[in-house]
Amino acid sequence: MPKLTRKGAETRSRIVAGAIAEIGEHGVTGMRLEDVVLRTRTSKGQLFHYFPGGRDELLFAVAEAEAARRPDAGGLTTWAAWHTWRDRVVEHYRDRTGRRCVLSDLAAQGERTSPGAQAVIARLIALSQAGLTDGIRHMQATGDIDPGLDADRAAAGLLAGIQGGVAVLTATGSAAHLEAALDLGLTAMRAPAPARARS
Amino acid sequence: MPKLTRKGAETRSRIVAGAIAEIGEHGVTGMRLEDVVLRTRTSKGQLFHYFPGGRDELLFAVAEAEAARRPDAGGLTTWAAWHTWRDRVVEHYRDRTGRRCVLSDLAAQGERTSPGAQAVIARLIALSQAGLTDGIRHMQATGDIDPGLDADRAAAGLLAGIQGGVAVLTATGSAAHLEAALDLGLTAMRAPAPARARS
DNA sequence: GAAAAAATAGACCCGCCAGTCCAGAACTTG
DNA sequence: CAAGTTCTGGACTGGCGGGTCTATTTTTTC
Repeated sequence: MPKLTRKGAETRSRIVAGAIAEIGEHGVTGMRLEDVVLRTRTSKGQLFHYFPGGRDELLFAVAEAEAARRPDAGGLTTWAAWHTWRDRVVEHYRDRTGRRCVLSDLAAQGERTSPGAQAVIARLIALSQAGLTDGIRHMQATGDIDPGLDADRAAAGLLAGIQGGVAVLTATGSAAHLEAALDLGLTAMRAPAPARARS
Repeated sequence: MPKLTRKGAETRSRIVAGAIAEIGEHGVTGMRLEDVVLRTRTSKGQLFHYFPGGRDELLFAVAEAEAARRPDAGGLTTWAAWHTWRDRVVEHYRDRTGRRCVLSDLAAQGERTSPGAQAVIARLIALSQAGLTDGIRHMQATGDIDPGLDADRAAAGLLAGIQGGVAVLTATGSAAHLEAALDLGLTAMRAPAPARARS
């Protein structure tokens, strides 16, 4: 792995940005390296210079960059914060022709990806989820949420809802499912007793 | 479109079954027509004979067949029914090396697919959702669920959770998110007031 | 300012796989 | 059984796009 000069680093991030844009327009499957190269006025040589692992490595870089850009799930310490967060998530994906959740796409891609890829995906999921879990725990400490609720589990359910909602959104163009999932999750969090089902 | 003889119809459905199996093992993206042909001891000629639209047409046939096979969401008129349904959904996807949700995959595929494909996907979603909505309405009539809850919305949220949960499951192998999403949804349905957020 | 390292360029290769084509076998029908 | 229709087989193609290779230019470093 060669050292990166300032110029190199800039080119590298330009490529990532271009890839994000391409994915936004054509989806993960539809993204072609050639187009990324064209759009960023770089070359195949550069792309493979900065991402020796090729397509997959670029994809992971994209996923990481996107995860960082996702509406911040920090400071979810009041119901008001949760609701503005909800609105921002919806807004983040809706209306944007071309804003897509790379994580969703990657996840749905399934096992096609290499074994190491699964680890990366799992890490991204955990990352996205951590902020939610923290928020729930905090609200439990302040008594706003029933302490009987399993914070990790609730956060996981919320995340699943987002993933599915975004998938439906990209497939059909309607954000209704995303909103519904979010609201359903928030309603559950407000409920007094989790009423643990079984298993 | 030529007429189908009994033999022809049988071959056709054999191909669909083979495609489902292949998708189960390798995902939608990983399914190759060649493998389907090999597995079903048919030939490219037959495949394109029965599915002139090629890959896409086959995929839609698969999605329709799978939708019919999904755990029946009928008769969800008691909490007990809901919970066994929950368990069956989880069981349906977990542990099965190779049971995958074609709908999830297709949905996540996004706009790559043709415009007509979106209509098919939307229809499949509505189909999967209808049983849930009916169940909720019924429970509202019997007073088991707060009538203030928007049945359609709740069903949509539930479905989104399933989609996302299955996506995470196929990506990481863990059914935790699927279970969590389902439980979160059921908890919300049990809650007294929907506490309609806004927007 | 010379050697080393990194950045850039783009032509080329090659495997993959959806889709084509045509020849022939097996039904169906009158 | 003969003509028409449907079914079957599998070789072949076409292009798409990921990945390789090497040559040239620019930047760093001493």
